[in-house]
Amino acid sequence: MIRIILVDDHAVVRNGYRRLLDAEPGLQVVGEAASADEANALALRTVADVALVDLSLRGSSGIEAIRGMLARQPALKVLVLSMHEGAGHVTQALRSGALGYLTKYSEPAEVIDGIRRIAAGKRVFSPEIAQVLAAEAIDGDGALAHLTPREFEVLRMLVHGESASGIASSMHLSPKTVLNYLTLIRQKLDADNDFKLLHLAARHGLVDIHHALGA
Amino acid sequence: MIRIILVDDHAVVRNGYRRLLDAEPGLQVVGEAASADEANALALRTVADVALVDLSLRGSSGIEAIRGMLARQPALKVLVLSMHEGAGHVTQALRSGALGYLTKYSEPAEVIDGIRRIAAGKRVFSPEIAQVLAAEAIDGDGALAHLTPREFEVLRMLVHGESASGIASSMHLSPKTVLNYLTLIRQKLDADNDFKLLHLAARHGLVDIHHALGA
DNA sequence: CGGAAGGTCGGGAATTTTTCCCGGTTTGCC
DNA sequence: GGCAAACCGGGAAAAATTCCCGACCTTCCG
Repeated sequence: MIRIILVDDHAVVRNGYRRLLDAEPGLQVVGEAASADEANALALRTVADVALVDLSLRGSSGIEAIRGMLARQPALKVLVLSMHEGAGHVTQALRSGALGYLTKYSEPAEVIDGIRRIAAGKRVFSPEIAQVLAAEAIDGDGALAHLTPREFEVLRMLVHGESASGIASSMHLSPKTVLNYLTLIRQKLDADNDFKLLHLAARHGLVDIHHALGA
Repeated sequence: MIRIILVDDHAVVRNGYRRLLDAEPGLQVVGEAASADEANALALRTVADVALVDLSLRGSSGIEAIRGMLARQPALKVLVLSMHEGAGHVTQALRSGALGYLTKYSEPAEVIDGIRRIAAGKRVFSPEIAQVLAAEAIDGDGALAHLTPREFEVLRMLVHGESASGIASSMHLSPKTVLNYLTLIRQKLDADNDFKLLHLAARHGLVDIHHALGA
């Protein structure tokens, strides 16, 4: 029996997965979380084999959820299920310990199959993601590649319009620390103004520019 | 019996809704579509009471799907279920004929309730969306409207990537004056950071976003 | 015509933000 | 263990922004 934790901030989506997975023999959902904090708390009291994680959680990022859960349950196998195909998201997720990455365009059967493979210790990727990874490999190190996970997370929230203090409280950090990260990020990305920052973030799929700014 | 059409490009999400709704007495999913084209074709051959539409479809927009379906089935009641809370999305959807707008943060029970209310001809909105609508109503003709010509021009150049000193020399002004204008602009637009500025400018068609970011 | 209202332009000082530098802790890896 | 790198935040210097001010000009209207 493969025990599964769902991490997604959309109640309806969690509900859908629970019904889908519980109906499958050998799979069982043992917990749900809607935020990184909830995921961390859940990982303390509920042991599972596989975590199905959506990257774009409401307050914070799924990256944080992954890191937190793995810190508490190192044996947990993480399968990311995200709408975002941007290279930045994928590499950050893998670097944070995720074993696989599917998009939400995947068919239910693919997801179920993916969970079984992940539980068996294998890696699983959507075709689109494989594309992205290949491009990344050819491209070399994108500008965002040598940001640390924390820096990446701060940047992600920033370009989504969060204020520094908002990021701080959301990540349980001192505002001062966030500001220091921001300085580092601007240096690493060689961005003298915020527009350039946004441009870089958009290029690497950190934010969908049309969706974020378009009418 | 309320007959429902699902329009969402995520197979897993559609699957989740189908399971959720079919399990509910009095509700029945009679069709699914993953794109605006599919939705239009579906509306030709399948009569339904309510359409549950996700705005961000892969190829085209859910707005298109709404218009197309309503053209073919004017009696169809459209309930938008989107991740996006942006004012632009909401007003566009309503203007296109949607009767209600829920976010994907809604609980399954809210969605089911919403469908029943929509089918009864009522309007349904998430609390977040109500907020957005209220803000929109108060905002009136749009924030950019009461910028002075000079302020407007400064903003336009700024979002095109110009630096403050660049704007100054280009407009034959003291850099100091430009900085003063920027302060005024940020106040008038209630933008505490540059991302919000860019967001507003883009929304009002002030700038081609790709060119603005130096692509 | 006079005068109020609003836009334009910039200086100087206060204020805030950003940067730079520091040290301590933790983590992963030879 | 020792090393490198990430993580976290304090403090002070440096830079940017805001706030407040006055001057000039045009427009509108009683």
